[in-house]
Amino acid sequence: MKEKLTIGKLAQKANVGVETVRFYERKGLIKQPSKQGGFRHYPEDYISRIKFIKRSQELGFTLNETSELLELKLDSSAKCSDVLERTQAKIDEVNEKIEDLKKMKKSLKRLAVCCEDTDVSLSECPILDHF
Amino acid sequence: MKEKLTIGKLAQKANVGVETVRFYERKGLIKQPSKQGGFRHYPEDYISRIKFIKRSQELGFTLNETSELLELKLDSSAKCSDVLERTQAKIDEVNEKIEDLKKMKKSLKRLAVCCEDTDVSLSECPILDHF
DNA sequence: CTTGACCCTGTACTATGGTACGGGGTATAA
DNA sequence: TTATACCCCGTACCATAGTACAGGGTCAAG
Repeated sequence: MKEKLTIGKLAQKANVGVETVRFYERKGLIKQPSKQGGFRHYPEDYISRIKFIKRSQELGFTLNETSELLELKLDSSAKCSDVLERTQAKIDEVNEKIEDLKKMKKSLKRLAVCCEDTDVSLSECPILDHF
Repeated sequence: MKEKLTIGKLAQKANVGVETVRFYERKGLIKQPSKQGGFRHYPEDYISRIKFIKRSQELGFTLNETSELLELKLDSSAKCSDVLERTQAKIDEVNEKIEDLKKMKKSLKRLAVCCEDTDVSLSECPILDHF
C-alpha cells in the first residue's frame, strides 16, 4: 500500500507533464523526494499535492499564491482565518472582474444595437466612447 | 484646447509608463503619431485609447483581443454587418468569461463558508482539504 | 548484453506584457 | 553656454507558467 512512484507515474496520476513536476520542484511548490539510484521516488501523497496546485490555479491563484497556501498548511500556528482571508480577497477580485465585464458587455451591446441601424455611420458609434 | 502631448505627458495622463506607450505602438495597438523634430506628438484622444487598452486588459482580454476590440471602432470602411458580427463574437467571449468567473466564485465561496470558525487551528480546518 | 523506455541535469525556448538600459539627440531655462 | 530634463532607437532583461531538447545515465525484458 505504501507504493512509491517514479516521476512519470506521478505526473500521469496527477494529470500533468513530467516537466511540470520538475518545474514545481524548482519553484519550491513540492519538495524533492528521496532518490533511489538517482531516480526520484514519490510517496503517493504527492498526487494530491499536485492536484491541489492545479485546483488552486483553476480558482485563480498564481503559483506564488498557491505556494503561500501550501506553506500555511504546514504552519501549525496558522489559523483558518488566514486562509479565509486570502479566499475572501480572491472572491473580491473575482467580483470586481465580473462587474467590469458586465459593463463591457453593456457597451458592446450598445455598439451592436447601433450597428444594426445600417444607416448610421460607424464613426457615430465608437466603442471607445462607451467607456 | 487642441494641445498635443509628448510621449511623457501622454504616459502620465494615461497612467502608464513611457515604455508601455512605445510598446503598444510596436504592437500596433496605437498608431504612430506625427513627429515634430523627431519627437512624437499625440492628440489628446490617445489618452482614452490607452486607458481603454488598460481597462480591457483588466477584464481579461489579451492585447491581441484588445486590438480586435479597438478595430471595431476604427475600421470605418468595414461593413456594418462585419462589425456587428465581431461585436457579437466579443459579447459571447465576455459572457464566457463571466460564466467562468462565476464558477470560480462559487467554488471560493464554498471554501469560505466551510471555515467560519476563525480561531480553529489550520490543522483542524477543512478548507484546504476541499480545494 | 543489448534494446528501449524511462530517468537525470542543465539550458534554451515559447508567449504575454511589459521594464530597463546603453548611447545618443533635443529643448528649454538660468 | 551648459545643465537638466526630456526624447530617440534598439536590444536585453524581468516574471509567469510552463515546454523542449541535448547529452547523458539506469533498469527490466528478451
